[in-house]
This record gives sequence, structure tokens and C-alpha cells, in this order.
Amino acid sequence: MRLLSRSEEYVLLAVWRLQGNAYTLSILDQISEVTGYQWQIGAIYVPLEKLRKKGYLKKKKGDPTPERGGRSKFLYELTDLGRKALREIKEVQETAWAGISKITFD
Amino acid sequence: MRLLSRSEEYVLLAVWRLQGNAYTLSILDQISEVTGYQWQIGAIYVPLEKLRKKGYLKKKKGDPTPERGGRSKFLYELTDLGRKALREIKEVQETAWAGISKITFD
DNA sequence: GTATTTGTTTTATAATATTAAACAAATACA
DNA sequence: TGTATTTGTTTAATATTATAAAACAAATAC
Repeated sequence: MRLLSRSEEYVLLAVWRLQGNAYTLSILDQISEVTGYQWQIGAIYVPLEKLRKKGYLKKKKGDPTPERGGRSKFLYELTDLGRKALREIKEVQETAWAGISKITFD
Repeated sequence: MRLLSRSEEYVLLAVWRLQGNAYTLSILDQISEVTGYQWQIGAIYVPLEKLRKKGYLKKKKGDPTPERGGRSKFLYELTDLGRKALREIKEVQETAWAGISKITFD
């Protein structure tokens, strides 16, 4: 049983955080904001598709009536499996980081 | 500016945690324990060397007097740069995960 | 001096990440 | 209409990381 890759983790987290407004570009911006540097779109698209195929994300066509130009979005949302995967990686990370405090770093 | 890869992160953390007894095999065991599945040695050795080359880890020959058979270890320890890298990835992760609670998952 | 133990290093392959560009569909407005 | 603009998705080429298995090295014991 392998861990989620780092980009998979961040994509799932961004989808969770964007609640109902998660699509390729908004996910990209979310992750760039959170990590502090600009991610490229391929870094999102590939794991997105992978997560969908694994059943962690559900993809559906967005509203067909955008207010300005531009094609319609594909929105993503977490499935139960996706939530479970997040829960698991969170636990692993808490174990890995347990005990590390600011003091440790001085 | 890129993030540490996941294996780099876990190797740094293991070295920190093993304080003075961090060498390839003990790091491998630490990470396997923390993540809950058996890692292979190549998954450690490569990032170890990379972290050393980046100046995050210092490598030194272990005591030349092991008690039983077996060659002597190479011990690793964190440098200031390594501690800084850990601090940074910790901050990114705290930002990424901020607000996620048990309730969110129910 | 050779078997056993402990540990490091290499190599081949698979999976992920990165970058850049191509492609698609919607609106606006001449 | 029809073409420019905007917003968004998808593909493709390359580089970097991860995985697995095996080879290599150095120490002790007897």
C-alpha cells in the first residue's frame, strides 16, 4: 500500500478546500497559493485524471451558462474514497511529524 | 522554488528523529514504521545522496568498532540548511491542511 | 581463510513531475 | 455570419523521483 504522491495529496486538498468550485485552473491557483510558488497546469491535470480513475474524485460538467466568454468548466468533487485517502495521509503525516516543535529547530 | 519530494521529506524527518543513530538501514526502518508499509532501500539511498549533495545532510563514517560482524555505518545528521528545509515544508503543510478537522470528514 | 552478519552502492525500470504548446468552446461585437 | 477574445481542457516531450532487486564491501567469529 503506497502513499498518495505529493501532487495527488495537494490536488485532493485543493478540491476539498474549493468546495463546489474546483476545476483545473482554480485548483492550480489554490495549490500555487498554498505552496508559495507557481505550479504549471500539467502538474495538476495528470494527477487529477489519476485520482478520478482511482475513484477519489468525481468529475462533472459545469453550468452551461458562464457570464463571460470562455468554455464551461469541469468541476471535481471528493468521493467517499477520496475523503478516506485524505484521512489516511493525514494520519501518516501526523505520525511522521509528531514531536517536532519550534524548539527543535533552534 | 520547489518543495522537497516526499521521500526527501521523510528521510530528513527520520534523520532528525533518529538523532545520532541515522544510517541507511535505520532510516529505512523508521520510515517504514511511520508510514505503515515496507520501503525498499533504493527509496532511501537515492534521496539520501541527493540531500547530502544539496547540503541538507552531513555524512560521516560511524564508529570503527561494531560489537558484532558487519561493516561500519555511515551516519547522517541534519545541517542548518536541512533544518531550514524541514521548517519550510512544515509551514507549507500546515497551510495546506489548515482547517481540516475530523468533522470535515464525517 | 571462509562463513556469517551488517551495511552500502549500483542498475534497470516504472511512476511522477515539469514545461510548453495545442486544442476546444463560449461570448462579444463588427 | 465570422473572427477576435477569453476561459478552459488536453496532449506530448522531457526530466526527475521512486521502486525493486541484485551486486558489492567490510567487519567479526571460529
